[in-house]
Amino acid sequence: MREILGVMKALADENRLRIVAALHGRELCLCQIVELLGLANSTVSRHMSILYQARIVQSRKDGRWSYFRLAEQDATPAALDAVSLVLQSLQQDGKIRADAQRLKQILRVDPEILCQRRSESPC
Amino acid sequence: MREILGVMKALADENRLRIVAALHGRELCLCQIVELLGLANSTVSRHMSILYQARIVQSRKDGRWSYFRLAEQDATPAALDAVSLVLQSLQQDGKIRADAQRLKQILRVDPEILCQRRSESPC
DNA sequence: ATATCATTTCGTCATTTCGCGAACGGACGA
DNA sequence: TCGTCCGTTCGCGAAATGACGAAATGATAT
Repeated sequence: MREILGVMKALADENRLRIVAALHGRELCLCQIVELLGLANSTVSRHMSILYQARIVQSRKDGRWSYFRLAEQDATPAALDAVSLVLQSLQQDGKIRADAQRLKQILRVDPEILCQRRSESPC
Repeated sequence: MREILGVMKALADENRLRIVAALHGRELCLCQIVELLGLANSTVSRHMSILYQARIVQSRKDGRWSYFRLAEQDATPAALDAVSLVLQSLQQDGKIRADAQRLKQILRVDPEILCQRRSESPC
């Protein structure tokens, strides 16, 4: 019960669904997700923690950066099924499509520069 | 987005998961669910409304009684998949097993008597 | 060693959600 | 018609959730 409930709660938030969709087939660092969603980095960090505790994402640290990706071998079956269901449902969603476009732009920028730019010019 | 988000939110509550599990392969009236969960009928009615709006359950009125069952032809694919995922995950859950046992007792009682008993003796 | 940078944690606030009882509405039966 | 009954809706208080900024943490570079 606790397991499936945690998974469902983790996926019962619009911003976390956007994060899951953005991580589909990709690995992103926190500042990239922050840039995509336009939320405070503390907020995004909290979202990632919730997704992590539900075994939906894995994290990896490289120096100062934390990279996140969808869990695969480490995920529970419930989490895997829920994620693929979500991904399928969001395939044609407008907001998710817009995120994908915007993500292309973000990925063109070196993360190093991306993070610094954030503190300089709060677009 | 709205659709899948509604489904996930509807299933991100322990009592609603218990309701979904109880409705597996069965049709129940509100007072039976009230008896099973031990919550106020207004609260259960609210839960059913949330599940209904997410297209997870269907409802049917027969006289004074409202009967609920898991949606099938009327459900969206996302809702169907989510429900089967939840049912599978809860198959071996202790609390759900206990509910199933208790439900057997409840189903032995005529609903007519069950509802009346509620107002007489608040166990 | 110190400064800087990306991330996490903490404290706080606004909003949402969940629970209940009371009031309301529709349906049955006397 | 009137009372009773099941269910829904409304209004409220308590608890959970999501957002932010500030402070703390951990790692890198000067």
